[in-house]
Amino acid sequence: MKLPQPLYQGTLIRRYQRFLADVQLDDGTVVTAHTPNTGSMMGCALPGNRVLLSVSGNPGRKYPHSWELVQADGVWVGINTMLPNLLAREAILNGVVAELAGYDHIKLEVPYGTGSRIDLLLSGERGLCYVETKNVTLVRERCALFPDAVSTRGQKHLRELMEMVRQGHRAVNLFVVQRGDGDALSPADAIDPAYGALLREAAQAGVELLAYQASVTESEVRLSHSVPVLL
DNA sequence: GCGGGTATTAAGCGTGTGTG
DNA sequence: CACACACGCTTAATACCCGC
Repeated sequence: MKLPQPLYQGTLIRRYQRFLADVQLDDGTVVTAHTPNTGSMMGCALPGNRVLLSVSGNPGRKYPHSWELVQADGVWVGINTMLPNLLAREAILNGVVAELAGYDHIKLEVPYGTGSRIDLLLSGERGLCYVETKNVTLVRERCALFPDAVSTRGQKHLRELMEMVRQGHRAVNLFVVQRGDGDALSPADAIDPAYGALLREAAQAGVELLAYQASVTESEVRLSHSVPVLL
């Protein structure tokens, strides 16, 4: 997916209130930008990091700037949590995700379970395939880690995926690594051991675990290739 | 019965999307 | 076209429990 253009480069001053960040643009002006990521963004929200902001044309927005990318460990990292769903759909349609090829329809944000919504629902002669996407921004020693904070919500999603398997459907947890330097993905047991345990349980129960690495540049983010999930 | 500590629950942030 | 809600985590507030 092409990123909105133009992007404005600057330096992160601070992130706060989980939706907001103050950034000093390279022309010296300081702006408050919307942060489309509710996660902890461990290692990606350090003051002094280089960031790229887009500007929305929506006149109703309080803060027109949106934080899109951050430079961490020498690579660009996509922090927009709305992107993984779209990246996944684009990659599936383009045949990049071999495991999810062969379906006729892709729908986004379909209600299911108890008050939840599945990120992608694939349907066709193969039946139904429930795909939950997870945005991954944390990489250590070339291994992508998820989650980067304790998350009960992620556990809920895993339980619901397991339920879909019980009902006879395919269920997939797709980790979207929005940076180019992760060679594999593992649950971050040091951060949330309960999630890691449940992830292994889900895999045993038949929930398919996929991880795809994105190539992230200043103009485009797209899924490029599969990386192994190490449990 | 009271105080202190822990555990659970709820509010809230700004935007995008869906609904009325 | 206006409104309500989901997103997912942080922080605060409330409820609860235990010991004294």
